Amino acid sequence: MLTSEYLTCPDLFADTVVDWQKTDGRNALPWQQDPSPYRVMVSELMLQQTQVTTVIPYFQRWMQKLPDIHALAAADTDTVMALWQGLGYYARARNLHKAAKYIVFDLGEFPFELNDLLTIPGIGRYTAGAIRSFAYDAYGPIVDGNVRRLFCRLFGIEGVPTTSAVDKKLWALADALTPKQNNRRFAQALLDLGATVCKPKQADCLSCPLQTQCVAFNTGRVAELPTAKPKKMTPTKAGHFLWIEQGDKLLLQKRPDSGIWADLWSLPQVDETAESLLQAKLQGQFQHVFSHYKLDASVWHPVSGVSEPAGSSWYNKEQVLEIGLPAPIRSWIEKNWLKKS
DNA sequence: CACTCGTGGAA
DNA sequence: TTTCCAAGAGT
Repeated sequence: MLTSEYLTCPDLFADTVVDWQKTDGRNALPWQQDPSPYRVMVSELMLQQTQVTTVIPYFQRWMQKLPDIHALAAADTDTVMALWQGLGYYARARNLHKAAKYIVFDLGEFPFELNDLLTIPGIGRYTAGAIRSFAYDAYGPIVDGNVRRLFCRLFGIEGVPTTSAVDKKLWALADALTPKQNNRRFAQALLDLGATVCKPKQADCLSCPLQTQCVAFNTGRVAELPTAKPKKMTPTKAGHFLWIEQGDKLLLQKRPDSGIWADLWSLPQVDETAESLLQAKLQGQFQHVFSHYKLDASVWHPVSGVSEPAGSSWYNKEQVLEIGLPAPIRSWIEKNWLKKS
């Protein structure tokens, strides 16, 4: 790694990005108002691998329904999953629910120390540092996608950033560059720089406050850093779902507490060798793309008289709106049921 | 360490 | 249309 003025004088780095953030950063995001530990935790869990514009309406709805950690700790699973429905990565919702119960019933108060925050379900090194910074305005190093990109370019770090060797370097830099004061604005500055200036493509180097010190900019390698990781082929899987209507109700099944769409309600899914498919009629098909595979889904009308799958319940058109459904299943139900008179 | 875990915005 | 990838964590 090239030596940088910022490494010998970390305060210079902090002062530079903090000053930039005051005038050019984002300062009106919903979770920046009343940044209590609870609000910061909820926002950070929602923001994991999810864009700000996607999270905002979910965060608003969540806070209206579950305004404090005691409300969340007392809520039931279906309420939590319904509020999360459509956001994806549903383990985050389960972990957030567990976290609230753990903090309220076991700890008694929201932790302050990094090591204590790390014992909370769903909170890893990044999120622990983010809660320290945003909720307590205390020392809390963060390395997320934004910081990885920013540091790889600024210090000319080679190698795929998610490998352990590079990851270790990035955290060492974050530990060293994070100041002892102004942590809330400092952390926001790193995220804002990565999101609005040091972008993955079309980096806006001309308006970057770190430009003169940036190794990638000074060597013309902004487009090459960080090193892209080799992409792998994603497999396609087939899924078979049952459409079973009775009167004004539709049969839905609670999915298991692990695996894809865990704890959500869905059309009952069966193996392609299932007896219920033997004389079933195909209602239609759709495709859905996940991060790691593609799903070719078929929806079947089984012959009448098939036994109800375990863990299934009947829902009418109003009840279906209030439970957590996978996005493509909800979409299918809307098109084929709700919008049909 | 490699894999699992969603969805949608943006180029 | 395809591709990337986003305030990552758990196993």
